[in-house]
Amino acid sequence: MIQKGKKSYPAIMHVDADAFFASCEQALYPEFQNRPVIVGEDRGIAVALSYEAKRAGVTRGMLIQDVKRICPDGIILSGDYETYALFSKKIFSILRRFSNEVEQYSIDEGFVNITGMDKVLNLSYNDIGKHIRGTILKEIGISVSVGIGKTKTLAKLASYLAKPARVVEITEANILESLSGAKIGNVWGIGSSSAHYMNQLGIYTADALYSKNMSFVAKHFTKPHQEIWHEMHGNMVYPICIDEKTQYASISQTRTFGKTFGNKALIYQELISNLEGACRKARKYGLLAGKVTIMLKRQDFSHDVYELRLPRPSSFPAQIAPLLRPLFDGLYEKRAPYRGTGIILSQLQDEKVVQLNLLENESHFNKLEHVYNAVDTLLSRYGKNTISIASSHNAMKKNQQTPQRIMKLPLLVGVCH
DNA sequence: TCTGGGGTCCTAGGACCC
DNA sequence: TCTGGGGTCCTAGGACCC
Repeated sequence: MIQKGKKSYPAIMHVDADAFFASCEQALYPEFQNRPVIVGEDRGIAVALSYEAKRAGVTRGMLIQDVKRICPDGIILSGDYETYALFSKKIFSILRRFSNEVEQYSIDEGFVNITGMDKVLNLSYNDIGKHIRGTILKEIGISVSVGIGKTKTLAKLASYLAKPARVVEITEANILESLSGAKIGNVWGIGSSSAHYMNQLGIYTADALYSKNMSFVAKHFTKPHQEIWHEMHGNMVYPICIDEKTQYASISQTRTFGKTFGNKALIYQELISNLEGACRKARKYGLLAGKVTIMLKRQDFSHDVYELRLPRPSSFPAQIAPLLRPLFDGLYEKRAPYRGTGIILSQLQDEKVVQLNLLENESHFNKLEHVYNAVDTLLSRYGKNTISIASSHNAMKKNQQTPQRIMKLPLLVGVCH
């Protein structure tokens, strides 16, 4: 049926939780409210901060030891990510009450297409934002910031301007004024490198980019920044993606030592320890890697990488490690010392699909599978540090409170060497 | 924001082929 | 063996995000 009266403008809403992890802790433990809460003890750095902690001078990424010095009365917590995921679920179930078109962009951010809801609810978009913000705050105790605009880019910029705890709508009428409040590097998709480039073109704030004409944009920018310019002008380039992400494209585990050193054997053990962690996650999701990348982080914060295509997809460290060794040797000699290592598994495939193609060597595969099923059971029962293949069982364990027995599996050692 | 960890996507350029 | 031109595939690495 055709509605009479004014037409609805397209409207995208971006909902962004304020200091999400810290807010979850404060919602869960009322005694933490109005106090500086810092999440990240498990990682050694401040991952999330309550506004009280920010006010005390703590910044994101700050080392926990510095946090303790700067903010002695801060409540420092390890991340409880399962609980945060539950809060996240609740936020998104509230959003889905208002619209079918909800994109879960990250654990604490979502886009909602609210086009036409102004007519249905007889409320302005701004009031709808306030209503949703109030609903989330009332039902689960989490404060969110809400941005509204014609595209995802504008909505995201609006929620940035709305932080903390407000609702901002960018309209045709206020767009220049709104965009002048954001530095160019705060635009979604423009990082420090592009911000630097744009500064050299005389573009310092978001409204300056908006004001450039299309021929300027075509001349100086490549596709991603041209798309941002179009989005700023209200032309939707990035659609709302309501499909749930089901599979990983890559799984990685990286770790920094804390200080640099050049002990080759220890660094190799660290690398293999990362391999075990990444493989374990892959097995948990029923995935096999077609490609493995090893990464050595150097002192100057650059890194050396080397990719290896596996002869057959695998998620078993005992199968992969022997192939990695010569690559590591070749890579290592070049530019030690290093400050960390990493493993990236990619070209991930469903293990059920792959197994059908592995009939030639089924018995070996099955043997390894049985072994690692047992490994995974032990790991989930007794904790991460209880078992490892021989090459990594001396690797440094971070935050290891109590000495743990390392169980060596003779079979794995045998396969590996 | 001088640097922790886990991700995704894009692109320039080399290898290879016709 | 050299020379054009053009297409595709792949890799290394950059850039960006939370």
